[in-house]
Amino acid sequence: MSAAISTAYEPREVEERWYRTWLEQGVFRADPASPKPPYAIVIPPPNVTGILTLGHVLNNTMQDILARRARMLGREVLWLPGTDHAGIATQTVVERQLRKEKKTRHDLGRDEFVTQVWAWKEEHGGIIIRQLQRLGCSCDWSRERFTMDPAYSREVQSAFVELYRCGLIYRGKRMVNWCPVSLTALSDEEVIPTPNQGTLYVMRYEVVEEPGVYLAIATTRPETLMGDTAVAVNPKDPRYQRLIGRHCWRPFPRAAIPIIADDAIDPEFGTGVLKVTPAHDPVDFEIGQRHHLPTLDVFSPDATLNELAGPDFVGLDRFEARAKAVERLRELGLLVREEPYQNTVGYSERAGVPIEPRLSEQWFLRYPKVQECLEAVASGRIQFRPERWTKTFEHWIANIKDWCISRQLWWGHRIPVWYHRHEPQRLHVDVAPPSDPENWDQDPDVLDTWFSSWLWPFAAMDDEARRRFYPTTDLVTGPDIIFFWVARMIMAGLHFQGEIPFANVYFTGLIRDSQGRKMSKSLGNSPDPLELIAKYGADGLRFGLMRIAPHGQDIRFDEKQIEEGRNFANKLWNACRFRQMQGPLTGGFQPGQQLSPYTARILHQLEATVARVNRGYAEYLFTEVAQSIYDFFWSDFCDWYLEAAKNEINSTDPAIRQGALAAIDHVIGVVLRLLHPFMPHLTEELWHRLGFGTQTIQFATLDDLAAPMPVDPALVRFAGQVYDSVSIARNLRAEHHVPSNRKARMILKTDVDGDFAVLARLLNAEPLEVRPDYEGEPGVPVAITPVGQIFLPLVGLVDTGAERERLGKELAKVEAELETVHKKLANENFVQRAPAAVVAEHRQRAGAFLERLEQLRERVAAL
RNA sequence: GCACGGUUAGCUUAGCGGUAGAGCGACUGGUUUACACCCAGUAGGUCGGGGGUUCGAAUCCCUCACCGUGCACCA
Repeated sequence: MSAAISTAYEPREVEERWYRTWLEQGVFRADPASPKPPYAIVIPPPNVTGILTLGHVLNNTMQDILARRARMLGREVLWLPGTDHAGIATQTVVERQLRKEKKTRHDLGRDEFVTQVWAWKEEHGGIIIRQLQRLGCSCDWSRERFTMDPAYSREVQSAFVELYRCGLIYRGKRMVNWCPVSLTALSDEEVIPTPNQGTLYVMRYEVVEEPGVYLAIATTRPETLMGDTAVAVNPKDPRYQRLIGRHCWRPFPRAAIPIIADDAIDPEFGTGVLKVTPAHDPVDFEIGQRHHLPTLDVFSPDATLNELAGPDFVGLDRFEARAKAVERLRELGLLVREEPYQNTVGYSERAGVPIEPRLSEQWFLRYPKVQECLEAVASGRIQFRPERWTKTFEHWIANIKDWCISRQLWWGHRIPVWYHRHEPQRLHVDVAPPSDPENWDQDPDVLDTWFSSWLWPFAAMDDEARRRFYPTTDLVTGPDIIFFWVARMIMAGLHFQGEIPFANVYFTGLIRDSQGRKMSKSLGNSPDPLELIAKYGADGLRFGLMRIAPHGQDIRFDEKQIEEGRNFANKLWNACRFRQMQGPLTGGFQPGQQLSPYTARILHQLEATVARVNRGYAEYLFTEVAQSIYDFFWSDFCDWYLEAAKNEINSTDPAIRQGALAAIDHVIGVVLRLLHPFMPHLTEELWHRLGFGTQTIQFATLDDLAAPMPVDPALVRFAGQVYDSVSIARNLRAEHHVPSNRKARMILKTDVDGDFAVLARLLNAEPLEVRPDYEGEPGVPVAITPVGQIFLPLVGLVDTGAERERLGKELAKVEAELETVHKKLANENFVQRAPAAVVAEHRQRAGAFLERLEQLRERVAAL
């Protein structure tokens, strides 16, 4: 027998010890040479600047469950980990640090700045990797990748070159989303539309040809009026038709600008007149293109106004300029009115400020394999879970626009394009720099971080792994990056590998706080997972979270639920501790072993649980799996079976004792294996302590989970009747204030021929007299149960009135239930149309109710 | 405006066509030799409103309301 187990489970030491052991033994390593069928999953690489959030805990726990389950099912598992260089996020972190020293990245220069980011990454990056390890993640850390590793960078650059050569990547001057804080272009996906309470200003421009006649124009952005190069109306708008082709005065800088007609103008909105600022609004830009209007960019890259805005505005921030423009309009008598106005403004995802539409030269990608990508998901070759996300996905694909992939940052993959110094038309586009670098300038921009992430499922693998493990099996991620990442990975996989990158995508829910709000740094409502691990253990956190993470549904987080996970770990610990106190494992049932009804029942319930668990895994219903095991183990096994089995365990007959212990061993052995993916450390510890094996439980087979011997349904039924009777009679005791620990004399009147020692034990009845002919005595409380009438004779505590009342209440209840069933059976439609089995079940119930009713009436009469 | 989710006991939720179930919380009783991170018991629900289909609806259909998410519009 191994060392004694302490009374409360203390996870910390166990978890750290086992994780260390697993690493030492290399059990997470994927062997491409293995003959086992492969299973692969790539981690959604967290930002290298990141620290673990509950969201990470949720999706990495799910991945770990899938990986560990696959190992137990005999697959060669590759769970490939890594981190993402996270262009803007990481650059911002280091710039913030520089700001404390009153420096900007320009003070350092590009090379020095990038060196500093690398230094920062070496020192602080990858914290999240250690945190994932603390959570128990079984990644193959020997293959950890970073998206800026040299090998990975080469993949990114050759992807660019290849797409450029296919003609899918092009450079163009376009209206892009510009972040005035990060000073870079952003993709549409990085812009968050945010409701904004602003003001709609109505101003008026005087018509040049008709002094004294004014056009009223509504705008939310008066600070851009200096860039107006036209005013537009709808050609069908009768109010303004006669003015089309004339001009009006832009007040400052004062200039005559044409009044044009364009279908894009909605006559219903505002005054039906639009000021056209082609340099600062995408719609205006298009109008400008159509009408060949000049483009007047009055903003600097940081969204302060430039000299074109006029001397009064130069250098002002866009919001200061807005106030000043309004003031100026008012002075000039050109401001008609202001009204509060709610609109939606695009904010930069990273910097949190309104983006500025800006005309600039950028690199764009026309997505490859769009149709194939759509079909892969629509056909189910890639299966989304929950399936409803396919619709969201299809909608995005249908409206797909070219992807702006260049970023004006320093941290990232430099665009592999060189411009010839003397022949501006000549480009060198290649992974390798030109052989005469002195004649070339490399494009200063870097690629969007997602342009590297979209290659992750294959680019993170070496050739050998790729041959063996690509395409991968499952992907677990959040639906918030379905466009950023999932859709693009499918296209990249199809284009570069000719094969989908994964077969299943599981979209997790979002974790919210107890008030349903998103977790966010600013609200301070995101608990630190490491503190939760310290308090409840990694296994407790994992299990608690899994039990409340419904299928792709948002999760309301409450620490209580993690506490329950910890409690369950403790329950498992103590049940095993109890078993260990009974001596070493039995090694299974003896040939010809007689099963008690209770043992038959628990084996039967275990089988049902295994079936539920298998079904749950097949459908990725993690909550269902966790809940099934929880219910079975805590309720069926601990509360009922172990208590009932104590009679057998304490039996003087070694065969009886042996039988119960064999059943316990079987149940615990199965439960530990079923539970291992959820609670890896604890199950491993108990597996070894109890002596189920000397090898890690991670590779324990799942082939022998079935009941080791056939089970007689009659025994199962009898045990169920005893348990039901126990509940009813315990209630009787409680109602009569007999403390549960007090041994009480009880009388069982029954025709059933059976052993009632377990009934006596569970009722704490001592003695339990079995008297088939007992007729009761006036005032003796009684419970009508499936195995007979149970009397509770109370010395000196007989209150006939109270007992009559209690029985009366129960009588009423049973009568009501009987009536419901009778009504149904009296309905000819029901009897004829309902399935025969349902009708039969109702008849049976009616019979049972009737019998109980008669017994109750008899008891009332006897009072 | 369009689409997709959600609305079940005080809280978190399961059930998705045949007697509404769990955990937490509340209340009562318990030092029953595995566990107080526990055990036993009790109370608490017209399953968001309305309509329909069906012998039968929390469950299917329609409709409304509210909450959430995505997309579009946003002068």
